[in-house]
Amino acid sequence: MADGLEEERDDLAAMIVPLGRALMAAEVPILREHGLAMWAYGVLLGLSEEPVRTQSALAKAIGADKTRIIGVLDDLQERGLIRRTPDPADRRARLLSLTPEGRRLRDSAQAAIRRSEDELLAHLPPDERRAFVRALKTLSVLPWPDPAGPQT
Amino acid sequence: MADGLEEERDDLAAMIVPLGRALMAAEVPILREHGLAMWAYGVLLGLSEEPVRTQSALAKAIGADKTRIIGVLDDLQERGLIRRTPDPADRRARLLSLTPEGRRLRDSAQAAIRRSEDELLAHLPPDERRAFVRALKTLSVLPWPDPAGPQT
DNA sequence: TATTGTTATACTCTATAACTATA
DNA sequence: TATAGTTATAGAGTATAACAATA
Repeated sequence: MADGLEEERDDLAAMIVPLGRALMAAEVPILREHGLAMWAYGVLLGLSEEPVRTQSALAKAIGADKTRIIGVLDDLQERGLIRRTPDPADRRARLLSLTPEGRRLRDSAQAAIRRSEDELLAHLPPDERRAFVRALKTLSVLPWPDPAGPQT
Repeated sequence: MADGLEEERDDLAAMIVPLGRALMAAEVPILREHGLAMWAYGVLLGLSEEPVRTQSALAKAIGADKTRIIGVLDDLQERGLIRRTPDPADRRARLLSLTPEGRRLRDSAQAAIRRSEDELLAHLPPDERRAFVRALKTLSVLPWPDPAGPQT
């Protein structure tokens, strides 16, 4: 990459994937303390952004199959953390939204996770830490080719 | 983290895990051109470091179950990419090593993957790119708590 | 008794197919 | 005809159990 001598390193994926797994594994016990499983947390995060979404839109947004999250939604609704409102404009669809309790739980869980992440990031010098997070933000929003191929 | 105002961002895991998935997905077609599946490539990488390893040591090193890689090893051996030498010091164990062809294939596949990764990293300004890779190296080597809990 | 390599089995997760009701 | 939500089924991937050989 015309970058002069580059230090030797493992493949990017070989470093990032295990790191991601470890990060997820570290979230599990934190989420469990909040009574949340990973997908449930993902749903709460996915519902943070307005406007409200339908179930399939949410599924696509959080990278899940639409059938995958149904049980999760059932449970969250039963616990009063989300609402499923019939869409007056399309009687097939159900609009999802967080209840105040859902919002509180999401905030509380996310705060705990952030604290745990900060411990991890503390291993990096401050400027490197900022660059790392900035780079992550940039790379995570890149348009990746759809694994399933362009929609027919 | 005594860091002044920090910009808003998604959870680390929420950025890193999809990035890792995308990186892996990008590797698949490259590896297939080399006649390799993901685990096969992982095995070749895991055998890069001397001294030679036993099957269970390799499995642990690359984060696989020892039963998981047996079929992979069978195939790689049949194709002349690795050797399974009986350990003279322990007749239960089989020492693994790359053949010259295995080494060549690994190098060729890895070079192609690096080129693809460089395209990705080109989205980052040079100094940020260097900091990102350096941070990744640091974080990926941290001692994470064993998901299975400390060995009994 | 523990460990290496192996096979067969069970389990977990996810995607696919099929259905109803709407559009 | 196509889509939203749902259920039931099938598939992929992985781990667990059990075994023979050796330590």
